[in-house]
Amino acid sequence: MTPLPPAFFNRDPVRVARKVLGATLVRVLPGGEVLSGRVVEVEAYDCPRDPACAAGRFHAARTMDMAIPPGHWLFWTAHSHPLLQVSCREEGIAASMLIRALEPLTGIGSMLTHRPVTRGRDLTNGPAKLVYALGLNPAEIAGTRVDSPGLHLLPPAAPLPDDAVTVTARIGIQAGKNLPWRFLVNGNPWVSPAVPSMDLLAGG
DNA sequence: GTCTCGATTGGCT
DNA sequence: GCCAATCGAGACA
Repeated sequence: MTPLPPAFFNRDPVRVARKVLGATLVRVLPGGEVLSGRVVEVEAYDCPRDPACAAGRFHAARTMDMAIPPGHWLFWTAHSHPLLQVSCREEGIAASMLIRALEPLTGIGSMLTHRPVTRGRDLTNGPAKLVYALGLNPAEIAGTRVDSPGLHLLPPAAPLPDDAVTVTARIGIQAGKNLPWRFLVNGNPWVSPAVPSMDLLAGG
Protein backbone atom coordinates (compact mmCIF):
# COMPACT_ATOMS: atom_id res chain seq x y z
CA MET A 1 0.00 0.00 0.00
CA THR A 2 1.22 3.50 -0.84
CA PRO A 3 1.74 5.96 2.03
CA LEU A 4 -0.34 9.13 2.08
CA PRO A 5 1.65 11.75 0.12
CA PRO A 6 2.34 15.29 1.37
CA ALA A 7 -0.13 16.67 -1.19
CA PHE A 8 -2.95 14.91 0.65
CA PHE A 9 -2.45 17.31 3.56
CA ASN A 10 -2.64 20.52 1.50
CA ARG A 11 -6.19 21.32 2.65
CA ASP A 12 -8.43 22.01 5.62
CA PRO A 13 -6.96 20.08 8.60
CA VAL A 14 -10.46 19.23 9.84
CA ARG A 15 -11.13 17.30 6.63
CA VAL A 16 -7.66 15.78 6.80
CA ALA A 17 -8.23 14.59 10.36
CA ARG A 18 -11.55 12.96 9.46
CA LYS A 19 -9.96 11.07 6.57
CA VAL A 20 -6.83 10.03 8.48
CA LEU A 21 -8.94 8.40 11.21
CA GLY A 22 -8.55 4.65 10.69
CA ALA A 23 -5.24 5.01 8.86
CA THR A 24 -2.19 3.03 9.95
CA LEU A 25 0.84 4.80 11.38
CA VAL A 26 3.98 2.84 10.50
CA ARG A 27 7.31 3.26 12.25
CA VAL A 28 10.29 1.34 10.81
CA LEU A 29 13.12 1.08 13.30
CA PRO A 30 16.76 1.37 12.09
CA GLY A 31 17.12 -2.38 12.50
CA GLY A 32 14.17 -3.00 10.20
CA GLU A 33 11.55 -3.90 12.79
CA VAL A 34 8.11 -2.48 11.99
CA LEU A 35 5.96 -0.89 14.68
CA SER A 36 2.49 0.07 13.58
CA GLY A 37 -0.86 1.16 14.96
CA ARG A 38 -4.27 2.19 13.75
CA VAL A 39 -5.09 5.86 14.22
CA VAL A 40 -8.19 5.89 16.44
CA GLU A 41 -8.23 9.51 17.64
CA VAL A 42 -7.19 12.78 15.97
CA GLU A 43 -7.67 16.53 16.39
CA ALA A 44 -7.43 19.44 13.96
CA TYR A 45 -5.78 22.81 14.60
CA ASP A 46 -6.48 25.44 11.96
CA CYS A 47 -4.85 28.62 13.20
CA PRO A 48 -6.36 31.18 10.81
CA ARG A 49 -9.79 30.50 12.31
CA ASP A 50 -8.87 28.72 15.53
CA PRO A 51 -8.87 30.50 18.94
CA ALA A 52 -6.85 27.64 20.41
CA CYS A 53 -3.94 28.71 18.21
CA ALA A 54 -4.40 32.45 18.15
CA ALA A 55 -5.23 33.05 21.81
CA GLY A 56 -2.72 33.51 24.55
CA ARG A 57 0.74 34.90 24.67
CA PHE A 58 2.29 31.46 24.30
CA HIS A 59 1.13 30.70 20.84
CA ALA A 60 2.04 33.54 18.50
CA ALA A 61 5.52 32.36 17.60
CA ARG A 62 5.14 28.67 18.36
CA THR A 63 2.22 28.19 16.02
CA MET A 64 4.35 29.44 13.16
CA ASP A 65 6.28 26.19 13.53
CA MET A 66 3.26 24.69 11.77
CA ALA A 67 3.61 27.02 8.80
CA ILE A 68 5.87 24.62 6.96
CA PRO A 69 4.92 22.94 3.66
CA PRO A 70 2.01 20.46 4.00
CA GLY A 71 2.57 16.82 4.78
CA HIS A 72 5.58 17.13 7.07
CA TRP A 73 5.93 15.78 10.59
CA LEU A 74 6.22 18.29 13.41
CA PHE A 75 6.14 18.21 17.22
CA TRP A 76 4.26 20.46 19.59
CA THR A 77 5.53 20.44 23.16
CA ALA A 78 2.98 20.63 25.96
CA HIS A 79 3.81 20.13 29.64
CA SER A 80 7.25 18.94 28.55
CA HIS A 81 5.74 16.17 26.41
CA PRO A 82 6.14 15.88 22.61
CA LEU A 83 2.94 15.62 20.53
CA LEU A 84 3.09 14.26 16.97
CA GLN A 85 1.42 16.36 14.27
CA VAL A 86 1.29 16.69 10.50
CA SER A 87 1.42 20.12 8.88
CA CYS A 88 -1.59 21.03 6.73
CA ARG A 89 -2.51 23.72 4.19
CA GLU A 90 0.05 25.48 2.05
CA GLU A 91 3.37 26.76 3.35
CA GLY A 92 3.07 29.94 5.42
CA ILE A 93 -0.27 29.03 7.01
CA ALA A 94 -0.14 27.51 10.50
CA ALA A 95 -2.44 24.49 10.46
CA SER A 96 -1.96 20.91 11.55
CA MET A 97 -3.49 17.59 12.48
CA LEU A 98 -2.67 16.03 15.85
CA ILE A 99 -2.57 12.24 16.30
CA ARG A 100 -3.93 11.59 19.78
CA ALA A 101 -4.19 7.80 20.09
CA LEU A 102 -3.25 4.54 18.36
CA GLU A 103 -4.49 0.97 18.52
CA PRO A 104 -1.23 -1.05 18.41
CA LEU A 105 -1.05 -3.55 15.55
CA THR A 106 2.53 -4.80 15.20
CA GLY A 107 5.75 -4.48 17.22
CA ILE A 108 3.92 -4.28 20.53
CA GLY A 109 6.86 -5.92 22.29
CA SER A 110 9.17 -3.14 21.17
CA MET A 111 6.61 -0.52 22.13
CA LEU A 112 6.55 -1.96 25.64
CA THR A 113 10.33 -1.77 25.69
CA HIS A 114 10.18 1.92 24.84
CA ARG A 115 7.33 2.58 27.25
CA PRO A 116 6.73 -0.06 29.94
CA VAL A 117 3.16 0.04 31.23
CA THR A 118 1.15 -2.22 33.51
CA ARG A 119 -2.17 -1.74 31.72
CA GLY A 120 -2.13 -2.45 28.00
CA ARG A 121 -4.26 0.41 26.80
CA ASP A 122 -2.00 2.94 28.52
CA LEU A 123 0.64 2.13 25.90
CA THR A 124 -0.65 4.49 23.19
CA ASN A 125 -3.89 6.11 24.44
CA GLY A 126 -2.49 9.63 24.58
CA PRO A 127 -0.70 11.96 22.17
CA ALA A 128 2.63 11.86 23.97
CA LYS A 129 2.28 8.22 24.98
CA LEU A 130 2.29 7.04 21.38
CA VAL A 131 5.38 9.14 20.65
CA TYR A 132 7.20 7.38 23.48
CA ALA A 133 5.90 3.91 22.56
CA LEU A 134 7.11 4.24 18.97
CA GLY A 135 10.50 5.41 20.16
CA LEU A 136 10.30 8.59 18.09
CA ASN A 137 13.08 11.14 18.37
CA PRO A 138 11.55 14.60 17.71
CA ALA A 139 14.91 16.02 16.64
CA GLU A 140 15.20 13.28 14.05
CA ILE A 141 11.60 13.20 12.78
CA ALA A 142 10.51 16.85 12.82
CA GLY A 143 10.52 18.41 9.37
CA THR A 144 10.64 15.13 7.45
CA ARG A 145 8.00 14.16 4.88
CA VAL A 146 4.93 12.32 6.10
CA ASP A 147 5.66 9.53 3.60
CA SER A 148 9.23 9.02 4.83
CA PRO A 149 10.40 5.39 4.95
CA GLY A 150 11.02 5.58 8.68
CA LEU A 151 7.62 7.00 9.63
CA HIS A 152 4.57 7.18 7.38
CA LEU A 153 0.81 6.82 7.22
CA LEU A 154 -1.02 4.16 5.23
CA PRO A 155 -4.59 5.14 4.29
CA PRO A 156 -7.55 3.15 5.66
CA ALA A 157 -8.49 0.09 3.59
CA ALA A 158 -11.95 1.67 3.32
CA PRO A 159 -13.22 5.06 4.51
CA LEU A 160 -14.79 4.92 7.95
CA PRO A 161 -18.57 5.47 7.73
CA ASP A 162 -20.00 8.36 9.70
CA ASP A 163 -21.75 6.04 12.12
CA ALA A 164 -18.39 4.56 13.13
CA VAL A 165 -16.98 7.97 14.08
CA THR A 166 -17.61 10.16 17.12
CA VAL A 167 -17.06 13.90 16.75
CA THR A 168 -16.41 15.90 19.92
CA ALA A 169 -14.78 19.06 21.18
CA ARG A 170 -11.04 19.00 21.60
CA ILE A 171 -9.35 18.10 24.89
CA GLY A 172 -7.17 20.04 27.25
CA ILE A 173 -7.64 23.51 25.80
CA GLN A 174 -9.66 26.55 26.84
CA ALA A 175 -9.92 28.83 23.81
CA GLY A 176 -11.75 27.26 20.92
CA LYS A 177 -12.86 24.31 23.03
CA ASN A 178 -16.33 24.31 21.51
CA LEU A 179 -15.16 23.52 18.01
CA PRO A 180 -16.04 19.90 17.05
CA TRP A 181 -12.60 19.12 15.65
CA ARG A 182 -11.80 15.91 17.52
CA PHE A 183 -12.56 12.62 15.79
CA LEU A 184 -12.43 9.16 17.36
CA VAL A 185 -13.43 5.63 16.44
CA ASN A 186 -16.70 4.64 18.13
CA GLY A 187 -16.24 2.34 21.09
CA ASN A 188 -12.53 1.85 20.57
CA PRO A 189 -10.81 1.13 23.91
CA TRP A 190 -7.57 2.74 22.81
CA VAL A 191 -8.81 6.34 22.64
CA SER A 192 -7.50 8.74 25.27
CA PRO A 193 -9.35 8.65 28.61
CA ALA A 194 -10.17 12.35 28.91
CA VAL A 195 -13.72 13.31 27.99
CA PRO A 196 -14.45 16.89 26.93
CA SER A 197 -17.60 18.87 27.48
CA MET A 198 -20.33 17.35 25.37
CA ASP A 199 -22.39 20.57 25.36
CA LEU A 200 -21.97 21.13 21.68
CA LEU A 201 -23.20 17.65 20.92
CA ALA A 202 -26.51 18.16 22.68
CA GLY A 203 -28.15 19.35 19.53
CA GLY A 204 -26.74 16.59 17.38
C1' DG B 1 16.42 36.82 35.59
C1' DT B 2 11.88 35.73 37.16
C1' DC B 3 7.20 34.57 36.74
C1' DT B 4 3.35 32.28 34.60
C1' DC B 5 0.94 29.12 31.67
C1' DG B 6 0.08 24.85 29.17
C1' DA B 7 -2.81 20.72 22.77
C1' DT B 8 0.01 15.85 29.28
C1' DT B 9 1.08 12.30 32.19
C1' DG B 10 1.12 9.33 36.13
C1' DG B 11 0.56 8.50 40.97
C1' DC B 12 -2.46 8.54 44.78
C1' DT B 13 -6.98 8.13 47.10
C1' DG C 1 -11.48 11.33 40.01
C1' DC C 2 -8.14 14.56 41.62
C1' DC C 3 -3.88 16.80 41.61
C1' DA C 4 1.21 17.36 41.57
C1' DA C 5 5.27 16.96 38.53
C1' DT C 6 7.62 18.83 34.77
C1' DC C 7 10.02 22.04 31.58
C1' DG C 8 9.84 24.84 27.36
C1' DA C 9 8.24 29.31 25.75
C1' DG C 10 6.79 34.02 26.14
C1' DA C 11 6.00 38.36 28.85
C1' DC C 12 7.79 41.62 31.77
C1' DA C 13 10.89 44.10 34.92
